[in-house]
Amino acid sequence: MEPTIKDVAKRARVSISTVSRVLSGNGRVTEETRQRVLRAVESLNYQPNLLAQSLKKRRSHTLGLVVQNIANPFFPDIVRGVEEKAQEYGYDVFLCDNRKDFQRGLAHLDVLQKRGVDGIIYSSMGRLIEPILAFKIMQLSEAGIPVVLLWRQPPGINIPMVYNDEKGGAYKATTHLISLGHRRIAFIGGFQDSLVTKERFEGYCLALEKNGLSFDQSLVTYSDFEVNGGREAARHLLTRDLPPTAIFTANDLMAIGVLMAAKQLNKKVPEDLAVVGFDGIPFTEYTDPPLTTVCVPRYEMGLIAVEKLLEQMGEKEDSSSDSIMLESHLVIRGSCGAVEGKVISGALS
Amino acid sequence: MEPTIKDVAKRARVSISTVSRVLSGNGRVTEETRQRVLRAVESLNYQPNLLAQSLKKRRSHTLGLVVQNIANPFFPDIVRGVEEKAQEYGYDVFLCDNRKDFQRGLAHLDVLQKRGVDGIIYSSMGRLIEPILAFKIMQLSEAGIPVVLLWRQPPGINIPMVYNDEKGGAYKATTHLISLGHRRIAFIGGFQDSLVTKERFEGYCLALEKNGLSFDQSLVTYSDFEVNGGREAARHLLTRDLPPTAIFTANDLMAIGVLMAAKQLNKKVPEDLAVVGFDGIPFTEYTDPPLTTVCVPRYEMGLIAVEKLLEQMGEKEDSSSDSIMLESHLVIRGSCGAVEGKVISGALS
DNA sequence: CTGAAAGCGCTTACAG
DNA sequence: CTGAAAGCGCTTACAG
Repeated sequence: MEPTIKDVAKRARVSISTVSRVLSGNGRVTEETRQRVLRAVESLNYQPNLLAQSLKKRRSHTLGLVVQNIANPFFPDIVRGVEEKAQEYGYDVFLCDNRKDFQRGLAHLDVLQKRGVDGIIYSSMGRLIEPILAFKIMQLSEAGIPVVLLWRQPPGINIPMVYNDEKGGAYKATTHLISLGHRRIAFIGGFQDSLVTKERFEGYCLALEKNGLSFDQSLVTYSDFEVNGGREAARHLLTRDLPPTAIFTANDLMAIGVLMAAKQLNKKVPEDLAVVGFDGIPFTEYTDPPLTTVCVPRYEMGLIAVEKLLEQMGEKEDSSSDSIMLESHLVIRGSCGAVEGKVISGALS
Repeated sequence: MEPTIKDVAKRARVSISTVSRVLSGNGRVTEETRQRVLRAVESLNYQPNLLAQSLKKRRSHTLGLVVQNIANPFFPDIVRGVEEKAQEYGYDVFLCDNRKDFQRGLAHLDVLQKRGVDGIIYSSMGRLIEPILAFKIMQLSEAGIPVVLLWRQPPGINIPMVYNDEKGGAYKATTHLISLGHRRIAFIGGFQDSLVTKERFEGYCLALEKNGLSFDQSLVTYSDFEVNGGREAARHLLTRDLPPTAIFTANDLMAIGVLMAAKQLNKKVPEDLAVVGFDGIPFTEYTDPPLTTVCVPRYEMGLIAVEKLLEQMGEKEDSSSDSIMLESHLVIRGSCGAVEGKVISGALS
C-alpha cells in the first residue's frame, strides 16, 4: 500500500493542508514544521499521487503523441524530440501508434481526451488532412485541448502546424544534380495523389526551369514510397532508350531501391548514375555508396512541436506565428560523385 | 468546458449513480432510463474522465514502457509490440526514453509510479542489471506495481523477464558458416564486459567445438556494437596473414561495418568473405549484399512482455513460469553465399 | 430499480 | 502560520 498525504500528515503531526503546502511551496510554513514534514516524507518514501493532483488541478502534465507508424524509420527521431522537450518541461507523454490505420488515429484522439492530456501532437506525415480529422481537432480545441500537427504539407487549415519545406528541399537536390553536369534527371515520386510528392515534384520542376533545362515528362514516374517500388521504377527508367544519368526520388526508401536496381543492371553509382533521396533516415549513411539525401529535421520538428504546444497552453510565451516551416538540408554523400560531407542549406532564392 | 457525469445526470433527470451504472454496466437499470441516459451522453458528447475513474478504482489502465534509446533501430519494433498488445486489453502506454542514460531510467520509474501506472515494462537490452535497478524494481513490486524486464540475458534476479536465446542464435549462425565449408571463422564481439557479447561468444565456441574445429584466439576481437567499430575490427582481421574466410559479429551494426571494410579492401562478399550479423534490424534487408543475420523477435518480445504483465496484474490467467526465453531465427540472405530466403529455426540440440 | 452518501488523494480558499 | 472544509469527477456499498 503506497503512503498517501494522510500518512505523511499523521507522521509529521500536522494537517494534510500543511503537507500539501510544503510540498508545493505555496503558502508560508515554519521552517521547523517544514523539516518535520520533509522528514516524514523521506521516511515513508512518499510519492504524491499525480492522478489525484491532476484531477484537482485540472492539469495532468501529460501530452499525447500520435504517430502514423512507429516502425517507419521516419518516426523514431520525432518521438525522441518530443520526449526530450516534454520532459524538460515536466510533461510525460502517451505514445499512440496508429499502425498505419487512420481510423485508429481518430480513436486515439478520443482516448487522449478522456485521459485528460494537456495537449496533443499529431504526426501523420500523410497525404491530405481528412476533414473528419480537422473536425475532431477543432472539437478538441474547443474543449480546451490544443493540438499541434506535425505534417508534411503547408497549412491549409487553421491548426498550428510544424512542417517541412518540401519544395525547397527538392529544389536543392535537383540543383545539386544539375550543378554536377546532369541534364537527364529523372524524378520518382511516391503516391501521385500525395501532397509530399506534389511539392517535391514542384521543387524538381523549379530547379529545371531556373537552370534552363526543359522538362521531360517521360523522365517522371510514380511509385509507392517503398524500397521495392523504387527499384521497379528505376529499372524501367534505366532500361529505356536514353536513360537518365541521375535520379531524384521523393523519399529515401525508394532511393535505396534505385541503388539496388542500378546494381542489378550493372550500373555504377555515382559513375553511371547519380542518386539523391529525401528524408535523411538513419540508414542512408550506410548504403553503398552512402546516399546523398535531403534531410528532414525530424528531431527538431519534435522539439518545436512541443514548444508550440506549450505556447498554446500558456506555459511558454508566444514567440512566433501559428505554423512553422522548417528547412531541410541537402546532405552530400557518395551517391552523386560530389565531395562528401558537404551540407547545402542555402535557402531557395 | 467538458461535460461531466453531473451534466449527464441533470439532462437525463436521474442521479449520477444511475449514469455511472448504465455506463459501467454494473447494476440493474430500467431499459427506459438507460435510453434516457444514453441519449443525454450522446447529445452532450460526454466522455468520462479517466483520471477520476482511475483515482476511484485504483486502476489507471495505463502501462509504462521504458526504453534505453528509441533512436536505436532495435527498439521501435518492441514499442510496436507493446503498444499493440496493450491496446488490445484497453491499456494506454507512457513511453519513456532513457536516451542512453541509466540514471534517467531510474527517474522514469519514479514518475511512472506517481502516475499510477498498473505495470511497467523496462527494456534496456543493456549489460548487467545494476543492483540499484533491481532494488527499485523490488520496491515497485512491493507497492503493487509489477514490472517485466525485456532483457538480453537470462534471469539472474527474481524479476519476470522476457529474453532472447543468445547462445542458441550464435550457435546457429556459426554452424551455418561451418556447414558452408568455412574453417577460419572470426568473431567480433561488442563490449567485452557485456553479457550479450559473452553469450553470443559462447554459442560461437560451442559450434566450433561440436564440429571439431579448434578455437583460435587470434580470430576473436571486441568492439563497441557500432558500425565504425565493426569496420575497424574487420579491417584488422582482414589485413592480417591468413585472414578469416568468414566473420560472425555480435550485432548487425558491426556487421554492416564489416561489409564496408570488405568493400574498401576489395574483398567480395560472399565470395571472399562470408558475414553473419545478429539482431535482424530492419535495414539488414537492404545492405549489399543483404545480410544473413540472427533475427531477435523484438515485436513478439513486446507482445509477450505485455502478456506477462497482464498475468501478474491478474488480468490474464497465468499460462507459464515467470521468465520466458525466446528463440531467434537465422535468416539466410546473400552475405554467406547460401541459398537466400531460408530460415533456420531448429533448436540448439 | 434508484438515490444519497462516503470516499479515492489531492489543492485551495476560508477562518482563526 | 495552521487546520477544517469543500470539491475535482468519478464508483460503490447502503438504504429504500
